[in-house]
Amino acid sequence: MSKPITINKTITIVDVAEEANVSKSTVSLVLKGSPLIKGDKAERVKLAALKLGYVYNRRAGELRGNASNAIGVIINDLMNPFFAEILVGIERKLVEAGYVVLMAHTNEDVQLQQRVLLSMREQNAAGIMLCPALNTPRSILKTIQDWNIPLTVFVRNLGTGSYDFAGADSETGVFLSTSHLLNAGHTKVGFLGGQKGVVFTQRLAGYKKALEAKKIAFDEALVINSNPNREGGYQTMLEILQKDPSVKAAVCYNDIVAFGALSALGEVGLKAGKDFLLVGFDNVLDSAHSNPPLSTVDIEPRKLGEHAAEILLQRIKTPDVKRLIYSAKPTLKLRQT
Amino acid sequence: MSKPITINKTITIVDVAEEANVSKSTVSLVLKGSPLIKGDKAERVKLAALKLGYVYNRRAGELRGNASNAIGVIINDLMNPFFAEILVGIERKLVEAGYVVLMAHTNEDVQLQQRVLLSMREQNAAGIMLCPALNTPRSILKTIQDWNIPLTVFVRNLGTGSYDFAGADSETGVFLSTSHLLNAGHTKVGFLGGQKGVVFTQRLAGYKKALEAKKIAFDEALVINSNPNREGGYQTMLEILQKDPSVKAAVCYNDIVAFGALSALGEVGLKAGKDFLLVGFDNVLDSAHSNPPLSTVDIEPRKLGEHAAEILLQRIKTPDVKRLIYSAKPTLKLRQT
DNA sequence: GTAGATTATTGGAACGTTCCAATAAAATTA
DNA sequence: TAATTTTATTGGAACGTTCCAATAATCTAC
Repeated sequence: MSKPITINKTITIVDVAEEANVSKSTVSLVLKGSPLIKGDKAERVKLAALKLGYVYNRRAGELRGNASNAIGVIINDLMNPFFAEILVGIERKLVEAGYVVLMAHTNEDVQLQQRVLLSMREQNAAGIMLCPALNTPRSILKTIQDWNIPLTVFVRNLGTGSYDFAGADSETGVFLSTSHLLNAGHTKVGFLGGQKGVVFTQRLAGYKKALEAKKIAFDEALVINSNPNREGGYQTMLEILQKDPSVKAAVCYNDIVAFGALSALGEVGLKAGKDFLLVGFDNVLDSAHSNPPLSTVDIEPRKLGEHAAEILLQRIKTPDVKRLIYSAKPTLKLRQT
Repeated sequence: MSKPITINKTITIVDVAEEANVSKSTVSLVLKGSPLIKGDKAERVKLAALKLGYVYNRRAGELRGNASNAIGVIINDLMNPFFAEILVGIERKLVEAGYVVLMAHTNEDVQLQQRVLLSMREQNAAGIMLCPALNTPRSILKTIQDWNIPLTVFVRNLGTGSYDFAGADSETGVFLSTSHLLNAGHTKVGFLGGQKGVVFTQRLAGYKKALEAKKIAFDEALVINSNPNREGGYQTMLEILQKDPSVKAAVCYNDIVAFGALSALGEVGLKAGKDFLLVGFDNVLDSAHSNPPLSTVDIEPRKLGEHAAEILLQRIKTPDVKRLIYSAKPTLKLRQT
């Protein structure tokens, strides 16, 4: 009549040892898959563990000296599908390799970034993947390295340093897209969206380079800054249209900006691809299904994430290997805009 | 001339104790902010800790008996901005409360989900937030509860059970959107995208209910299944247009499907909002800036995530509180489609 | 059949914290 | 001042693992 009393004792390696009539050391060995303990006994131990419902206590193992299997991933803007795609790529590779992802979202807040970094250190992270928030001081990288935690920076390069990095050749990418528009006969090409930051600088450089190659003077008025999101794209397009109606082509800071620009075009009754040429950047999944499908510069975001993760894994495995870099080679993906 | 030799000894609580001339117990107390140790001595300890660069070893603390501060969050499809937005909401609340997020992406893979769940148990997660992958067996919930890990399920309700849940009243939501189209005079309203699943069932129910209220017979041919993404929306719109050109309005399974449908409309030269009425679901951030801006059912995804996180926190704090539920109240957000 | 080499198994210390019980110090009372 | 209560401080055990050194068992070779 009385309820079964469940003494909720966590069962440990020594309980298993008892059950299997071996020492705890033996159990540890077997559970780690050591070849030292062979067939017969090993089987017995595994069975006992199963029977008792043993679950490995990672904290204890780590305390004794084992490395952690958690990797910190710090991202700024998940609302941007570009980063979401990268995160998915990173996550996939990491769990595939037996790690677990400590994810943090900083929203470009340097303070917050600092806090989560500290917290990841406390968690004893086996590595950190960081996409630095805007205005992150370079010194942060040194700090992390002093902590002795393997680090991979992605997307946003933080000046020259000796840290591993995965990103894209933004300059060439925008050079490609701008040249494409120039070749189509446009002499006034806008540069829409984005703001100060390493990546912005690189993309603008590509834009200027393309202009230069065609001996067209750079016109400050054609580049319009904004937040790198839809709203920004929408506003900048409206602005350039009003500023100079003879502009009939533009490159965008990224696909999301381009989507916003597309909306603005639709609203004022212009047909993208016919009345106005537009090229994005990133080749986010959605860009194939926007309205109309967006021409863009493809840097394969998902693959970028996977490569970034691989770099970190490599670094963890062989800490002394020389600097690791992945730079996505941009290609032009022409669709309907 | 010789490099300074850095004996990389991790400095512990006892090192700090030594430096401050107190016992390790005292240090522990001070560092935890206990009121037991007052002004003078406490200050000395803090200083010593700072000077030596002490960093808390969470594993050790947890091993001794403290609760973990990691919470597992399991998501299926980060490529869907709806879930990305929810994740951001969850993450924010959780780190605000001093937790750290163990994120896993399952891609609707039940096997994988099982694996990450196990892994989170090993990590000794203080709680789990789960959006169950399609076809997740109900038994999984029981299992997690047997593990004694607080659990909050979100978005996808898994039948009746006694677990905490945060989601939206999908039925009412679609009832609202369908009724809106019906009231506008359309008698043939499509239901585009989505597939079998709890949420789908609920939304379809809302659709049928609205039909019924207007005494319009349900027509199987008007509901077209697809993956709940842009591609699916694109295809289903094309299909319904071709199947019955007299259909001039549709509700979509969600915003992403609606975006795809929008592209299809654009492609065949129909103007959404004029030639064809379309209503989405979720009110994803982007829906305000699609081309044209999408009318949709607003369930405030970000807030949903925050509420879900709050439920889990509540449950952790007071494990015996009765079942906690958050159900977002849907409202119609009319824009241009 | 025994010494020596090889292989399999195990006890115990250690990781860095927290918490309890015990002690030391200070404050209060008689 | 001694006895008592209250407050501050501390040593030591414990958490569950791993790894080393040590022991036990088995095998080889003579």
